Amino acid sequence: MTAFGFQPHDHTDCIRTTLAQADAYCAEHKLKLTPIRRRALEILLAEHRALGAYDLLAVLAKDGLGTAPPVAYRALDFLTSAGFAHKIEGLNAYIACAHFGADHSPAFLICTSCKSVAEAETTATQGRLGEAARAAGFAISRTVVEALGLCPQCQEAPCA
Amino acid sequence: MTAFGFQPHDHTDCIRTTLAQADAYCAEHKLKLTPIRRRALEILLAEHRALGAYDLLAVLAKDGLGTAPPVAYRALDFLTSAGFAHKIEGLNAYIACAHFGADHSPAFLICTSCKSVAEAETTATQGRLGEAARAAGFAISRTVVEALGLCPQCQEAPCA
DNA sequence: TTGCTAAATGTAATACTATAACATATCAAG
DNA sequence: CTTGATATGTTATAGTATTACATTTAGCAA
Ligand SMILES: [Zn+2]
Ligand SMILES: [Zn+2]
Ligand SMILES: [Zn+2]
Ligand SMILES: [Zn+2]
Repeated sequence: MTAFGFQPHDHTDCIRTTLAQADAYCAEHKLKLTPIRRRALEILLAEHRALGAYDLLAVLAKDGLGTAPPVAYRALDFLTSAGFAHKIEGLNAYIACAHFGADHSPAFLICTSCKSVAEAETTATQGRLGEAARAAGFAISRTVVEALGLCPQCQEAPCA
Repeated sequence: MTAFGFQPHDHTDCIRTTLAQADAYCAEHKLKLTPIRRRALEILLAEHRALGAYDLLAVLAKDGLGTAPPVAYRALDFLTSAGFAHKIEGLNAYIACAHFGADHSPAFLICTSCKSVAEAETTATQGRLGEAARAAGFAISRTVVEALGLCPQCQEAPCA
């Protein structure tokens, strides 16, 4: 339930260890973390912020890894299917997963001022949504839980 | 916390009373429920299902109320601002509010089989998301809470 | 090795969602 | 009536995502 991302941390390490975990996970599950996919994950990991598909594509293009939209969307499909990234529905944007490997129902805290995004872990069947679903006899398969607001830094900042 | 919408009910009445409530609310708050806006609300109310902006526009166009995208988006802006409708972020679609008048943080149960949508009331500061936000020092202004899954009917149906 | 198959990539075209910009019309004060 | 604010009409464009099909690559069996 910790919402990483608003606290400063060793981000270079953050990227490297996550990529290593992704390599290991793919080896174990017979998934192929191809150059395009790996680079896409690396790009997303470079910030605790959501990137649009076309933002991602622009970086991939600079690296000579492809220029047409499907290049980005295919990489994002792979990363989200594998659980390495999530889509932020409220922003039409994508972010690397901060709780790697766990089969989880992510919840996001999105700062509307500085655009940083923190991911908190929840479980689909807990909380208000789970209650409502049980009461209605609804079987949840996936949840979208996002909060828009101000992160701690931006609450203090006069205007920045 | 009841998730209306999966149960059968007198829908003609459902539409009529909600429109009357909207009329009253607008009169009281000096908002103008113009013909386009009122018809847009009526169209959304006609189903417990989310409609895309262009779906709405198609119906408005048939009624001679406008053909260009801004017509639909302006009506939707008004309806969502007034609290008469909500956007379902996960579907890029819009639905009439089922808990009229209340200043609430809606949560949606979306059936991926029959496309019906039920709205449950929650409050932004309760539940898992609220906990996570408090722990992170995050100030919530708006929440997006959506569950994808199967409604009671579609769980039973063999394949339909 | 060769040939087969499935997965991944390259590329063009198109569909879907949403907003910007500006002209015109309507309406409620003053 | 004049004026300013709100609402509408209309064109163009921006932003997001998928379809379709050709080509290449990787994995595997004969
Ligand atoms: Zn995650
Ligand atoms: Zn911030
Ligand atoms: Zn109804
Ligand atoms: Zn259903």
